[in-house]
Parts: sequence; structure tokens; C-alpha cells
Amino acid sequence: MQVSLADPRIERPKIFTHGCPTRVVLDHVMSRWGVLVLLALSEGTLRWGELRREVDGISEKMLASTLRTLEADGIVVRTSYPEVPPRVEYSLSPLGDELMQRMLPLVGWVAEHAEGIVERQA
Amino acid sequence: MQVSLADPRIERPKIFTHGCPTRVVLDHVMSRWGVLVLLALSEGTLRWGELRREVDGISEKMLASTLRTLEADGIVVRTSYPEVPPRVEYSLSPLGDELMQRMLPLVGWVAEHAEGIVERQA
DNA sequence: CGGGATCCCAAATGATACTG
DNA sequence: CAGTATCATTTGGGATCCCG
Repeated sequence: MQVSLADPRIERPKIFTHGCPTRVVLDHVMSRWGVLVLLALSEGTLRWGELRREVDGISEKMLASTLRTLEADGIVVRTSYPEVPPRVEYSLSPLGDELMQRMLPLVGWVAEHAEGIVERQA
Repeated sequence: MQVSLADPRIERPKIFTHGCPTRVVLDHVMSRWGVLVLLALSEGTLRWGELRREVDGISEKMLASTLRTLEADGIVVRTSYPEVPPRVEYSLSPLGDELMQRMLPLVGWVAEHAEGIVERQA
């Protein structure tokens, strides 16, 4: 008797395999700084300097790295204006909008319950 | 004229301050392994060994560490049965259920779009 | 079976200085 | 202003051994 690869009887219990696309993207958007940068951009377009000030504690290096990753993923759009002094704006792409529509409820829930969770540990 | 600390005119644009409870909990539940462990448990109670096999690639150290953190947060419940050989089961607490209710749509969206996102980079 | 304790490394992150 | 380059450091994470 033959079984297909999609046969439920032989389906692996594993969530996602190591190195699969889902894990890669998950690592980008759910990273420490990725979440905060996306959260900031979900309220509207921001310039580099604004982003740096809004995401408290982020270093220039991590901001650059995070933005490059999210831009490569097509989640964030970078627009540079050929002016002097230079001006660069970052915003969510349509894909990023869809993503944040799902992430905001989660972050909102965490924000509401975080204090209670942390206090209970003391 | 006096202004209160909650005055919207002087509200900081910062998302969350460095080290605030929200960031702490966010780091726990959105960590690389935290997400995958919670995802596994969202389908039902699992034993230590089952979790280890289901979350592909996780080491014993990280599984233990992740579970301890999530248990301390009150998101995961650990139940040990005084048998021999020992049996320990992990499941989501009511709090964890609420959390995953918000996280599943996000992870689902990522899983659907991840392949397209990663392929586009090549 | 279900972990804890240790050692150790690679990667993530921070700080600072510099540049188009 | 908007980054890049470099160096120092922390820490996430793996490997291994051990124990109740």
C-alpha cells in the first residue's frame, strides 16, 4: 500500500523544521529590535533619526541592521530623497501592514498583562 | 501653567522604555525558542521528551531554560507525576491560552508568506 | 525519563569614531 | 542627517557529563 508525503499517518509532529522559511522570517519580525521598529513604523512613516529616538536604547548598528533585514524581506520600505542634508524615510510596505495587523493585538495583550506577569515573580 | 506627567503634549514618542515589563515579557514569548515551544503546546499537553522531539533542533539546555522562564511567567504549567520512571507534562495556562489566541494568527500569516518572502531575496 | 551543572564558543549587541 | 567601520563585550546557545 502506498502513502503520500501528505499522509496524516506519517506526518511529523515537528512544528517547523530547522532553517525553514517560516523560522527565518519569524526570527526577523519577532527579534528583540524587529518588533519595536515595526511597532514604531505601524504608527506612520519615520525618518532615521526619529526611529532612533523612538526605539529607546537601540544602537545605530542594530537599527541599520534591523532595517536592512526588514527591507530585504519586503516588509519595510526605504525612501531616500536626494537633498542636502540627506533625508531618508522608512515606512511599512503593504506586506508590513498585513503583518502588523496581526502583530498589534499580540503586543497589545502583552503590554496589558506584562506588569502583572513580572510583579508576580517578586 | 502646570502640566501632568500624563499630559499628551509632553508624551515621549518612545515605544516602550528600555527594561520595562512589556519588553521583558516580549523577549520571553517572542524569543526564538519561546515561540516554537508555545506553538507546540498550543496543540495540547506534551511531555518533556515529546517537546524535545517536536521542536526541531532545540537543545536540552534551551528547552529547560525556555520552559522555566515561561513557567515563571505563569504562561506554562508544569505537572510532575510521582511515578517511576518520572513523568512530567507541560501545558498552557489560561494566561498562555489567551496569549496564543493572539499569537496563532500572526504565526499563521508568517507561515503562509514566508516562502515568498525568502525566495524573493534570491 | 527528566532534567541540572559546567564548560566553551559563535553570534548578537553595544560604544565609539568616522564619513558622504 | 544618515549612515558605515571597527573594536569590545555580553550572552544565547550547544556539547557533555552527571544525577534522582
